[in-house]
Amino acid sequence: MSEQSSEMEIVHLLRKVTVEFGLRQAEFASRNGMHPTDVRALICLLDAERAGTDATAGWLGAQLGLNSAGTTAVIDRLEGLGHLTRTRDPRDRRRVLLAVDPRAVELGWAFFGPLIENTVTVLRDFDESETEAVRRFLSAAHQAVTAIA
Amino acid sequence: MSEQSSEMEIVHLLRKVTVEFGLRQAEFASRNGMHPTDVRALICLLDAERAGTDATAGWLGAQLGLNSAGTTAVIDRLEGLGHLTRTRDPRDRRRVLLAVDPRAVELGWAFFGPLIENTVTVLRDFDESETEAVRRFLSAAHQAVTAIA
DNA sequence: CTCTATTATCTCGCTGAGCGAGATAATATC
DNA sequence: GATATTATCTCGCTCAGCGAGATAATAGAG
Repeated sequence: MSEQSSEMEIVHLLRKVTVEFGLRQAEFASRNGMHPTDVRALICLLDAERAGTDATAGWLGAQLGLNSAGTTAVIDRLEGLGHLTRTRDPRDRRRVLLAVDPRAVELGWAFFGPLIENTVTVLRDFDESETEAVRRFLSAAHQAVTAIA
Repeated sequence: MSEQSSEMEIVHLLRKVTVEFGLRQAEFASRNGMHPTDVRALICLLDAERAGTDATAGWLGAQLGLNSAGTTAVIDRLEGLGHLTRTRDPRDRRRVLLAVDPRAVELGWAFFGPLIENTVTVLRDFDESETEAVRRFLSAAHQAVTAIA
């Protein structure tokens, strides 16, 4: 029963990280008067910003797996807290572009910063082939996890 | 702006995996008439079983970050779907022990099996030092993510 | 061995996240 | 210019999860 392949052990480890990370997200959310979905929304928006893609309401809803009504509600909440700004897209005035307020980013760093820095510090002690192995593994995992959709 | 350290790239990759995994969980949940929390509950219970620890209602609630009322509701739902069995602990009859039904495990494998097998397959091509690097990284990440609690 | 304190779970009533259906407004097509 | 399509929002509803408190079993003090 406790006979586990080394590979499965790693898969379980990865899953534990994802589960635990979800709990921290929820904690961060409730501490700042938000809900887990709101935090995930902010993460998606920051990813979009980093990637240079326009973040519209509909796009966000698709990312979060919400319908349009739910998406509007998330955006209303985040806008109400001042974490977000709505702007009508001048090129296509049906669309609403979303921009994260810098304060929201700071809030996130205050909570997740230590976690991120810890992780980065660990990686500094890895040699090139080791970081490369981690990157390869995570890329594969990411691909595997998106492939079922 | 697109100047990113190699370490941060890996952190973002890990985060993307966790976010994406959360979406798959939600998808699996709704496909089987459940909610994300129910799926997370099953995962926790299977972990407990694997570790050989008793899974009580209160323990589960703590794992999920729910209060007792919410915990009872989750258990009621899962029991109603036949994914779970309640048993009064004979040693301490205040406690309720939870056991996952084998059918629920099969259901999970049908959905997540391909994902897991893909990931395991990737790892088979890694040599010992590489798997060791992945394990070390994930352990560190797990520790970092639990440390903020 | 009873009385009280503690622990584990459950019940009740309520708030609000997210859904379905449909309204509104801007753009695209013919 | 009439119609179809796309993007977002509004309304009413369901149900997950919360707070407060009930219930039942165990532990401890006298």
